[in-house]
Amino acid sequence: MILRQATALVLRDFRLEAGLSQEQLARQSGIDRTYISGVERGVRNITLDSLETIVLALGVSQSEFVETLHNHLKMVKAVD
Amino acid sequence: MILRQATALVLRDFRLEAGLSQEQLARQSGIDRTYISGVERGVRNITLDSLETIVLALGVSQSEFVETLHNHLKMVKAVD
DNA sequence: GTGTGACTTAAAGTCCGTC
DNA sequence: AGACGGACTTTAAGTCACA
Repeated sequence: MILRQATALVLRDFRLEAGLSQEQLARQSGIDRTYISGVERGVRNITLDSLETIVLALGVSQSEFVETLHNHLKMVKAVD
Repeated sequence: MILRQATALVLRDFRLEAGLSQEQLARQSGIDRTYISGVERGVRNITLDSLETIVLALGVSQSEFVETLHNHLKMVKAVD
């Protein structure tokens, strides 16, 4: 599932860019650290609402997040 | 949940553009018609995997879908 | 500071139908 | 053709101990 994998990568990138640990993001989002870990590794099939919660906790606008996701998906497309 | 609502609108737009009924899309995607109905109305909190399945069944690339989603989210942002 | 397996309980997703 | 409901099955949400 490429959408899931792309989302995982983008979420991790934004988190690191924000200088946050999974633990800090967990506190700010109210979502368990181990769940965030699973999402970033692409092993959890997250819902849109949970995704939105995490994105907002990262201090990123939904628009910005989706734009970055789009850039990643374009690259994947260019590879195959 | 704005991500959910934006997704709902974009999905419906793409389906109508493709000239498909919810029932036809349900058959092509293997996802229940009542569920697709709920997603398009924004009352269902879909997972990324299911979303990907529906998008692909619409004959739309993930990249294109996410790009359109981004455009909708930008507009929402401009309004508030 | 993160990955992972195992677990419970909420909710995703299906299938039947009616309006 | 699509909204909506009820009962059902499967899986995501959410948490823990431990590596």
